[in-house]
Amino acid sequence: MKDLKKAEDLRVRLISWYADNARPLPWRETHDPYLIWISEIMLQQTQVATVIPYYLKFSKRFPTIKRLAEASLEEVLALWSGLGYYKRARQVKQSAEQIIKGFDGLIPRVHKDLLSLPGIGKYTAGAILSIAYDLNYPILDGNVMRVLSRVFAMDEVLNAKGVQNKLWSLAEKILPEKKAGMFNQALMELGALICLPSGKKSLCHDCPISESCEAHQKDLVSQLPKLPEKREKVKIQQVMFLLLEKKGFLILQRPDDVLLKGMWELPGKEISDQPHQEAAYQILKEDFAVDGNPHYLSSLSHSITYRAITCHVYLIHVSGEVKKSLMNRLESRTLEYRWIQRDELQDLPHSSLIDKVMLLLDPVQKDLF
DNA sequence: AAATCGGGGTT
DNA sequence: AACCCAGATTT
Repeated sequence: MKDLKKAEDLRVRLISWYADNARPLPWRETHDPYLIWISEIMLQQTQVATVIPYYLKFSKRFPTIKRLAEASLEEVLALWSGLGYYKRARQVKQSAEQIIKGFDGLIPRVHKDLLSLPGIGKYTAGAILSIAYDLNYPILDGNVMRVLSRVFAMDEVLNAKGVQNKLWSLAEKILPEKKAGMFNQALMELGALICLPSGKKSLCHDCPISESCEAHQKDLVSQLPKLPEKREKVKIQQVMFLLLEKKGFLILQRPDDVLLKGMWELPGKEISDQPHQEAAYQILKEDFAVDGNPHYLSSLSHSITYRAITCHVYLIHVSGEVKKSLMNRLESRTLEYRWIQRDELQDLPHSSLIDKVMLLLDPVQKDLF
C-alpha cells in the first residue's frame, strides 16, 4: 500500500521535526489532565497567543477541578472575559461539577464519557485522551485539516460530511502505535508554523514532509484546502453611553435570551441610518429618561461573529433630578443595573467591547473625575 | 447541512 | 478588510 508507506515516512519525519521545533507552551509543561482539558477548551477556535495569558490566570485561580467546581459561575465568566465564546466557560464549569459528582473528580479516560460532557466534541475528546493519557485517538482540527488536505491533495470543499469522514479516517490511519499525543501535537504544530493557510505563504521549503505531500508535488498548495463560503458580514451601528455620576458609571446586565447573555455592558442601543448624534439624544431620552445633550467621545469598531459593529460612544454626567428620573426608569425595568468604578469591571463578566471603551477613555479621563 | 457563537492575530 | 484560529451545539 502506497498510503501506508507514506504514513510511516510521514510519522518519522514529523516526530523528529517536532522534537526540534515544538514551541514552549504553558500547557506543555503539565501532565495534569484537568489543565490539559482547560487548555483544549480555551484553544477551541482561539489562537495560541490569545489563550496563553488566560490559561495562566485560570490555572492559578482554579488549580484543581475541585476549585473550579466550587467557584461561582460569575467568577469563571469574569476570568473568561475577553476570550470569547462564553458558553465554553459555562460548560467548563458545568463539566467540572459533573466530573466531581459522576467521575470521582477525575477527567474521564473513556471516549464516550468525555463526549457526554458539555463542550467536549470529537476533537477535544481525542486531544485529551491522546495528550493527557497517551491513548491512541486521532484528532482533526483546522490545522490538521489543512495539512491532510494538502498531503493527500483533496480538492473537495472541506465542510461536507463525506470529506470530514475521510479526513477523520486519514487522521486515524496515520496515527502511530505509540505516542499519539506527541504525534497529534506535531501535526497541529506543523499546521501552525509551516503549513500555513493560503494567503499566507506556506513555508514548504522548511517542511519536513514536503516530499510526501501531493499538493507540494503538484504545486497545488496555494489552492488547498478548499474552504466553504462564509456568511456575509452585517454592518451594525449602535450608540453607547457612559452615564457618569459621582460614584462611577452605569452598567447593565444583558438578558438571558440574547447574544452575550448575562454579561455586563454599557447602556446603549442599535440605531438605523439616522445621524448618531440625533439617535443618541433620542435614545437617552426615550429609553433612559435622561433629558440632556450627551457629549460625543469617539467611535470604535467591534466584530462579533458575522456582525461588524460600529459603536458611537457618548458621555453625559447625571445628577439631581436627571439622575432621579434615570433611576426611576431603571427600577421599572427587569434588567439588573449597577454603578461601578472602572477597576470593578475585572470582577464582572463582560465582553471586550466595554474594555475598548475604557481604553478610549484614557486620554480624557482626568477631565472626567 | 447550515447557522451560531467572540475576538483578535496576521497579512 | 479578509482570513482563520488546538470546534461544539443548535436549528
